[in-house]
Amino acid sequence: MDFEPLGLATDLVILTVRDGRLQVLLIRRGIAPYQGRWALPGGFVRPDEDLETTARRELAEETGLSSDRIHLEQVATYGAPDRDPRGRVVSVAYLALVPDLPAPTAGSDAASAHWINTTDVDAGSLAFDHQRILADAVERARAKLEYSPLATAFCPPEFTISELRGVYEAVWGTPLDPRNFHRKVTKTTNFVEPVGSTTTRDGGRPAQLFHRGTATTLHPPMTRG
Amino acid sequence: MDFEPLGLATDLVILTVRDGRLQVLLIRRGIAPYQGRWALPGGFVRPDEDLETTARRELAEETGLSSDRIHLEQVATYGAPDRDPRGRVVSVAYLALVPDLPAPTAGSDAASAHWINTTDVDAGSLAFDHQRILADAVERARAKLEYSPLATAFCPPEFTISELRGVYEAVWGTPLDPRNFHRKVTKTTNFVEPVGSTTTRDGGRPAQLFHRGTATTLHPPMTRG
DNA sequence: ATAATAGTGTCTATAAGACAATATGTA
DNA sequence: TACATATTGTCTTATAGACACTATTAT
Repeated sequence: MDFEPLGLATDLVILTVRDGRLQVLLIRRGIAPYQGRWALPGGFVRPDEDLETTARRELAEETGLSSDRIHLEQVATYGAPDRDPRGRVVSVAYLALVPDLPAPTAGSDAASAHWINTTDVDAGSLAFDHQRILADAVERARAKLEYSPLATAFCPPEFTISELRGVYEAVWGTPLDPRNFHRKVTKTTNFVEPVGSTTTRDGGRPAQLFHRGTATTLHPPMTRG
Repeated sequence: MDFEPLGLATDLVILTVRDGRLQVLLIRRGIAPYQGRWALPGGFVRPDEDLETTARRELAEETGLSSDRIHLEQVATYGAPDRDPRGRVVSVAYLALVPDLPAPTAGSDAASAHWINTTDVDAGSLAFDHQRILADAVERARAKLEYSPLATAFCPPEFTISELRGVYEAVWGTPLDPRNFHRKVTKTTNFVEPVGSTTTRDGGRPAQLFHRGTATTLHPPMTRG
């Protein structure tokens, strides 16, 4: 079969929660097109490479995170004929959720990589159609926090209920009642499991440490304020 | 830029509810590979054609439905290197929800097209990775019925609450209490609007006719039995 | 009248959201 | 001690689900 000339790429929306804010990893483009503009990390799919393999490779290159325990999911595919001035390039967007990294952007390409508050990304400031991709991915993350235990993907392996609440507040951009949140999380079956130890790293009374439970969907779901 | 040889296609999961069952439109393949096997309708994206444009074109070819009011949404993209024996073909899957058609498969290619109960599609009976695509699309439809008014996409422009309930029961594969369902639908804001007239086409006491309301998400959501 | 479906009312258990009160650490 | 955060409890309101009951047509 002969095919039309076409490029296939993946773009990554890598989200984390730092300083109580939802942040995204962006790259300052060094070359045209859109030179000097912020863009999502991404690259072309190699021959014989699966789409998710490409995404994981790029995630490792940008963040140094090569673990397959990092949450990565496909969001959507963008293929408007004129979305890339270099030619027809179709991009499969992936969403990655990573914990607050002790060594941020430890990867190779990382000289130009920065964590940016998602609320600070102005309309029209990103290259290509990346503004739209970012918006779709953030909305996906917001929705999944309701009915999946995905918020734990932003946390270290052991976390307190307060820290988990901080994730929800950052992603949803809304304050939550600490007391109702605590009761709800601990009553939702298999959302979190107590580790048995406590920490005072958040100040105040020592808080129990939890790790992620076995649930894949939350019953009942968490509700957005 | 030069690109690796690569094909870009869209595949369609066209769902309807007929005879109280969730059915999918499948094509009997006339040529290799997978000659004689059932497959999802689909085809290659033309140069300068947007992905959704391709999907709508194929939807019209297979069903005769060219209206842009037909619900069509992207599900996911499948790109395993060996998913097509003819070479590297990446497929963007779309989900279409259509009402029970008075003239089924009125399109051109339609000689080999048939509505099949989704529950009758046996493991391994579909070409390529279409079994997986179908499963993903059906799960998407099931999930969206909970928090969106999408069930109305399976109904004619004017429908009764019973008919709407039949959609939920067919897609979810579970019976629902007619009385609680009625109250819930009519109390959910802007889910449905009464037309003002009634029909006896379902037998028994005349039922009010409704059309779809303005809501895009349901508050509160419908709950799966 | 009888059958069939439409639609309303009522009751109970569960969950959401507001917020008081208590617990246990650090400065 | 004062302060900060954790955790439990209580109350009100809303919703889910079960199910009795009434309403309106066709035959």
